[in-house]
Amino acid sequence: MDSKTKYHHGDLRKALIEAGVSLLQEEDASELTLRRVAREAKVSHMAPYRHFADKNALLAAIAVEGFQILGEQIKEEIHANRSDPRQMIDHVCLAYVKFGIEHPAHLTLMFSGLLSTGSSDELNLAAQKTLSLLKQTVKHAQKENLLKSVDGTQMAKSIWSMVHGLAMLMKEGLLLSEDGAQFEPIVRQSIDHLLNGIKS
Amino acid sequence: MDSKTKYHHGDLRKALIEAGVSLLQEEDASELTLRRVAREAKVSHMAPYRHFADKNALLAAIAVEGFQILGEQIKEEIHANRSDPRQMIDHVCLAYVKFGIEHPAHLTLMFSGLLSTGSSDELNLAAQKTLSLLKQTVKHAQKENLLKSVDGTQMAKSIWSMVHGLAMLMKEGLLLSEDGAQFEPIVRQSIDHLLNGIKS
DNA sequence: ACCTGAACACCGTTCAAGT
DNA sequence: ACCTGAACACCGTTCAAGT
Repeated sequence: MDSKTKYHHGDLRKALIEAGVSLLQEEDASELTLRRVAREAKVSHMAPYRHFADKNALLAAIAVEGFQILGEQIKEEIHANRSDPRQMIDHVCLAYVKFGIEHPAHLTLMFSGLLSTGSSDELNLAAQKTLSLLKQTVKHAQKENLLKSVDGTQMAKSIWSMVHGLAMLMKEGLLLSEDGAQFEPIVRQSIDHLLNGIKS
Repeated sequence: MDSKTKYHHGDLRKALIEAGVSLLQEEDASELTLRRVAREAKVSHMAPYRHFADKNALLAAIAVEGFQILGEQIKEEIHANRSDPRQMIDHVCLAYVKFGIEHPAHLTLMFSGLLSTGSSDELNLAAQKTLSLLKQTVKHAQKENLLKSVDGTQMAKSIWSMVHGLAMLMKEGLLLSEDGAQFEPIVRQSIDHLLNGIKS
């Protein structure tokens, strides 16, 4: 249809990202191979280089997509819970953990060192944008007098660390000892502990 | 000297683990190659197979070493703070985060999916042993009436998630915005928030 | 412009030998 | 027992062509 479809694809870039994610869902990250991604997208093993500088650039693109997806989910919860700052915090945190469970490959890539080594400005920007939504949530709760009015930055770091730890450990299946266990109660209780304290 | 040193090494297994860790300190995990490890240990590229079934087994051995080191550090803090359960929690958590900062390669490997995929019984056992020390710390604090007496398992999960998130994000350099920033105050404050609450 | 195929240096792993 | 070297199928990446 499209004149861009003269060759195999209209949007090979997107197809390659999807193929990469699809491979990561089935196998270990060490199994993800640029050549296999190309095969999965029915394209020669050199075609990806038209869209990505190297293998790392493809991985970074997947990570960027992850931050975008996570950002969307968080935004939804922010808007859906404007009236209740406590519920807003709960649902934003639940969305973060849920994202990790539903997109483990993305989460792994998002925090696998590609960030700190600063391989891509686009990745750093995407990360920063998404994480600022967490800060925004904390600020909103402070404005509504839900949280103590001191040290908002530190509070955001504590909440982020808590929810990030929950997401990482959940993703690895290390927090759900029983088989039918759900993640929501553990997350809710952890947030509750963080807000109300667990000291006697 | 030793009759075992007839060939190149008295303890090639240990030398290979050290070589692997050394490579991981300098470069990305994707750069770690069984052949390079062998080269680093001044040994042919096939020698490692006498000690490890495959590349994954070497990585698992490094992860096991990580759990052992972390376990030692936590044990030290448990014993050094027997008299004050609150200080015990603080110092155990600080030790966890400090471990991640000092041994980022180990931490990455320890929670990189080798666990849940259950590649090695030895690894699972090492992880379980180390993590039981965290539970032990929480139980001790409960016995001393520092923590609420309900739901000790959930409390342990919350504390573990918090400290694990701190360690992972610290390791990635995502929590220390300023250059000269120290990790201790952030960890102490986060633990304080978790114990005392951050609700107004 | 976008895709392909041959080529190069490298990898993990197997196999058959060497001491 | 422990180590080595050749060999195989695979990788990431470069280069020179094809349409």
